[in-house]
Amino acid sequence: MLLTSEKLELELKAKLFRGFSDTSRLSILEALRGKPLNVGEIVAATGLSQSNISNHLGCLRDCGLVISEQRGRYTYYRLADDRIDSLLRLVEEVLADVAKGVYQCTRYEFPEGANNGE
Amino acid sequence: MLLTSEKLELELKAKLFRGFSDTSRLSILEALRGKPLNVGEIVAATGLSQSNISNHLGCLRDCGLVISEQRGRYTYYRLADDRIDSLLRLVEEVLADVAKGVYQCTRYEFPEGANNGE
DNA sequence: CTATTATATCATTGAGTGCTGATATAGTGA
DNA sequence: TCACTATATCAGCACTCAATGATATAATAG
Repeated sequence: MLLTSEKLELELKAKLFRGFSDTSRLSILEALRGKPLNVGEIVAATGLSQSNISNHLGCLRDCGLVISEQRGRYTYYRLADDRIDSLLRLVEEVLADVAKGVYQCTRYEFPEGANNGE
Repeated sequence: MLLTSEKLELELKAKLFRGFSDTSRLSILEALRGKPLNVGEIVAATGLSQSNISNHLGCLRDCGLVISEQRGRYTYYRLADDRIDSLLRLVEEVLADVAKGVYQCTRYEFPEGANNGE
């Protein structure tokens, strides 16, 4: 039904979206929308554990969504592309309209109290 | 670290992205970019099984990404919002630049032969 | 060199979730 | 009504993957 090249692009697209589809990664990306941060600053901004952050950053970097830069013993991360910010903004717009539906979607519930660093 | 309302919006955003983060759902959405289709047509277009399609359609509908409309014994589905098309297009653009990185990201591999209706 | 701080890696565990096959529901025509 | 087609639902399995805690690496300070 799908040619191989189309199937490949589909997988790439899904993979890219998957980078955004987790609250931890999303909060990392949100934190980086302002300015580049090092890992410690991201930990402080999100309240997630260091190893968790580091794992997600590894994925985000591999997937090309963020870029890392060593400065002394700190590693600074920033969004890899301005359009990532556009993408997040566009989703916020769409969300404003479909929020009710998304909120009522009980198919894939978020676990109670997960990702809760407060 | 995050206020409750911010945390909620984060979860909604992640949930919305998750709608796009699966090759099956993505190929359904791609199929619907052209024109509204009924379930049988979507099955033909994607090569996925009927029950699989139906499950994903249920999720996409609950999440507000598609809208369903009964016509006789057929159920037609269409994209819920023009910006969903914009979103997909924007991702294609970003993908063109970061594709290499995404392709090389081996952290979350797609299973061999999965979603392979050909 | 040694201690300390910053970040990365890895194994494990447990929850999430995509797929299938069987079955149920519902609309249509004879 | 009965047969047929279109779609939805559900249980179960297999696989994915996020989180943790322990450990490793690396940079700097003293």
